[in-house]
Amino acid sequence: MTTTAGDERLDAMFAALADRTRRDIVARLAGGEATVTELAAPYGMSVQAVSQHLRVLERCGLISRGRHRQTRPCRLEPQALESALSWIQESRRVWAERMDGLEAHLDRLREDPQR
Amino acid sequence: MTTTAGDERLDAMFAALADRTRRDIVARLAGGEATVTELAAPYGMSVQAVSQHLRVLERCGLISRGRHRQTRPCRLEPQALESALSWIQESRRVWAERMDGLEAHLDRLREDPQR
DNA sequence: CCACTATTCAAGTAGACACTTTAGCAAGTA
DNA sequence: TACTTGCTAAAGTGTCTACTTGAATAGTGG
Repeated sequence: MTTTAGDERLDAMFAALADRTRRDIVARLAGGEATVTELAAPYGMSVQAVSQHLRVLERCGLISRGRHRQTRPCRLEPQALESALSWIQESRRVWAERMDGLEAHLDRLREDPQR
Repeated sequence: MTTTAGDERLDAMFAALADRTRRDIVARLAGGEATVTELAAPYGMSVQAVSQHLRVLERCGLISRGRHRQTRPCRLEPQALESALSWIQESRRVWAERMDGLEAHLDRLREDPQR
């Protein structure tokens, strides 16, 4: 099996979401734009650390950043979440489909025990 | 902000999904149960490595394992995916809600430029 | 019993990651 | 001009992670 671009994208996406500070930042950005300093305020860590978290989020496409005066406002790019979402939904779909098949098979057995 | 149990659960879940081998294993298990050896076959890595991946998946509740002869068959527990799914959907919901609010606001501006 | 198969345990290693501190740069303010 | 603010770059540190190899455990079949 070869590595596809989608694999790397999902690697980065899920890895980004695996950190609670980054998830919290994403959740807050869902409510509106914010600057690095604003985002850093609630956490007991340096602004630089938050800046690094933002770089991770930007690298996987979850946020984008503009320029306004001396600030770099961050905004959420929610369509980036779709890749993660659809991976999960696809796995669920395959599983559900198989379960339907099994159930149908059991139903058939119930109605016609010969087979 | 304090650490909640949900945080740790999501940490583990997203971290588990951040590895393509583990995602591939999950996808394959969606199609049906499999043993460690069967799961390890396609990858260019030791069976022990795959066994460790399975331990990660088991720890975050994504798979469970039984016993059958000398094998430990793995099966997917798809309801574990719900926590990740609903976190993503919630972020999307908040964002969409805000966009609706903004749009309604702009509509109001368009109709009544005084405000 | 022995040999074989399936799996896990344990220890080691190279690299990634989440921070830190120090330093530097760009833009606004006095 | 100098000072401050907002942010990033770079380097260091402790911890985690994805593997490896070698050894141990446990069930199966001759």
